[in-house]
Amino acid sequence: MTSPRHVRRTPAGAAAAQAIPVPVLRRMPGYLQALRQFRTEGLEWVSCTRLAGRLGLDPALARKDFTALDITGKPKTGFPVTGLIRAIESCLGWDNVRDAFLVGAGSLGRALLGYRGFREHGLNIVAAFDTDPGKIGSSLHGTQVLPLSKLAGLARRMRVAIGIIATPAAAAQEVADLMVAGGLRAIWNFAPTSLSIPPEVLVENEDLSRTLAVLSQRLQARRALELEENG
Amino acid sequence: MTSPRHVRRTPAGAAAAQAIPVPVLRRMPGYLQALRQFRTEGLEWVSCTRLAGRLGLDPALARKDFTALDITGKPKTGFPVTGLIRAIESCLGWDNVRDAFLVGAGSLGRALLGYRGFREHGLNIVAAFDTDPGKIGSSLHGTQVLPLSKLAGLARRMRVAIGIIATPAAAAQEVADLMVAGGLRAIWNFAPTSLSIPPEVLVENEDLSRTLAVLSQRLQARRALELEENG
DNA sequence: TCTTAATCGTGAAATTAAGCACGTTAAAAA
DNA sequence: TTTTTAACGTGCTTAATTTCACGATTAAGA
Ligand SMILES: NC(=O)c1ccc[n+]([C@@H]2O[C@H](COP(=O)([O-])OP(=O)(O)OC[C@H]3O[C@@H](n4cnc5c(N)ncnc54)[C@H](O)[C@@H]3O)[C@@H](O)[C@H]2O)c1
Ligand SMILES: NC(=O)c1ccc[n+]([C@@H]2O[C@H](COP(=O)([O-])OP(=O)(O)OC[C@H]3O[C@@H](n4cnc5c(N)ncnc54)[C@H](O)[C@@H]3O)[C@@H](O)[C@H]2O)c1
Repeated sequence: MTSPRHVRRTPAGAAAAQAIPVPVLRRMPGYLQALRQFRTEGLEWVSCTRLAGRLGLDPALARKDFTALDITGKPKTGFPVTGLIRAIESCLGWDNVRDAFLVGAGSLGRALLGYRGFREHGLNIVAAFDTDPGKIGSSLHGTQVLPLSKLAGLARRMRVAIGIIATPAAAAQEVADLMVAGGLRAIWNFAPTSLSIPPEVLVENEDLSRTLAVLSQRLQARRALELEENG
Repeated sequence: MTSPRHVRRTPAGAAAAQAIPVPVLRRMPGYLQALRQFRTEGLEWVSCTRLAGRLGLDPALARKDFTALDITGKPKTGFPVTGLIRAIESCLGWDNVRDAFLVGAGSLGRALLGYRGFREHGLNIVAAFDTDPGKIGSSLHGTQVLPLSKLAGLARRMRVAIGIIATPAAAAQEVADLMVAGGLRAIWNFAPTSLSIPPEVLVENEDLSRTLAVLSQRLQARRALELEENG
């Protein structure tokens, strides 16, 4: 009934279709956040005009982004808030919880372990690993810290698919190798270093310095401009 | 002698030239990381071929990115490692230390306060702010935690330009407003919410869920593909 | 000195992403 | 019931980004 010759990208759709572009995926959490806010405000339907407006995006962009989802809007009305939330969650795989291992129980690792927001993103950290004997055996936010040597074995036994690296950069490659050996399928790397990983394992680098680079360069550029203009 | 009619983007250059594109800026920290590694390996010169190779990028892209810098390479030899490091740092403003305020001394805030890597990025967190009476007055990694009410005044007095938000999303807008009131020029926002900020203040959102969205959707898509193929 | 080979800088081509415009549709108003 | 209006879906246009290609340059080796 809806979108007849429209190519589906959802898991249900056959033949891989087309990969959803990275920029589209990166906007999805923003939509989700705004939609949840609208929902708490009691809104049941929302237009792309309003949704995109809140996020400072072009309405047409939102509409285009949503063609990657299994949902269509209604003219004059827009999209059902709850339905759109569900569609985005389903697209991202956030409707099912997936277990993850975290390596590096330092200050960043502890923050990640204690972060409750990951539940809403389908991520459940089930164990932490470290090499520091002082940390092994302790429990952080209810999660056990285990010796790194147990990682590969446990990963296979527990069929864990996601690994999070929060060790110093110098240790990251070694940890990544263990993760690959343990059969993990995806690595979320917080260490500021580029990893060598076989192509069958997905890697995403969360490098804070990338954002900082944009911020500080722009700030510096503005300063230079002001100095030039005013004096 | 070098690059005669080449338009400069450095602060020294007149008339604003052209803004360096965001994708270029976001690659800079990666180059920097690889270059530092090369330097510790004793390398004095490096070609774009080798540098980009380590990062999985196209050599031509690196060359083009470096046109934003105040440096030129030599045929057959490449770029001087140290010179290129300095040129990138100067471009990003990482050669000067800038003071910053952090708001929200929770688990993420504490991790950021303790992170020594920011020194290399020209960022020096000089004070933390919170509303929790239990945290105010304490000291984290040598940084005082002050009441939020002091932020605006202190920011003006100390001429701090950068603010970091590490509070819950619900408090982020309020904190951002105080930062604007205090005359901060740039905000680095770790709360997963979009802020309303006047255009003269720069904002960069560090939303971890964006990276996670890419990772988990790709993982899910692979799973679906495998299920289809194998059984 | 002359040749070879690696790399640079850059314009042109290709690819990808974003924005626009318009015909269509459904709700609400006349 | 008819008209008006807001918003959808989508093909087309424009802009941004990346890749390709090649002449120019310089170091090293014959
Ligand atoms: N803390 C931050 O705010 C922050 C910000 C940006 C990036 N990072 C990056 O995140 C990573 C962790 O930072 P951190 O501040 O938590 O550091 P940290 O020193 O507090 O923690 C690192 C942890 O890793 C453990 N470790 C070291 N080698 C290991 C190994 N081979 N296997 C397993 N565990 C090992 C250490 O025992 C320690 O517990 C670093 O790469 C850092 O650059 C941190
Ligand atoms: N912890 C993580 O790993 C993580 C990961 C991703 C995103 N984040 C985001 O970072 C932010 C902080 O996360 P967290 O885990 O540190 O939370 P947290 O609850 O540990 O810390 C929040 C801190 O902010 C303070 N605070 C609350 N309201 C305030 C206000 N109005 N003004 C000043 N301070 C205020 C609290 O007292 C507390 O100290 C959140 O927005 C969270 O969504 C955290």
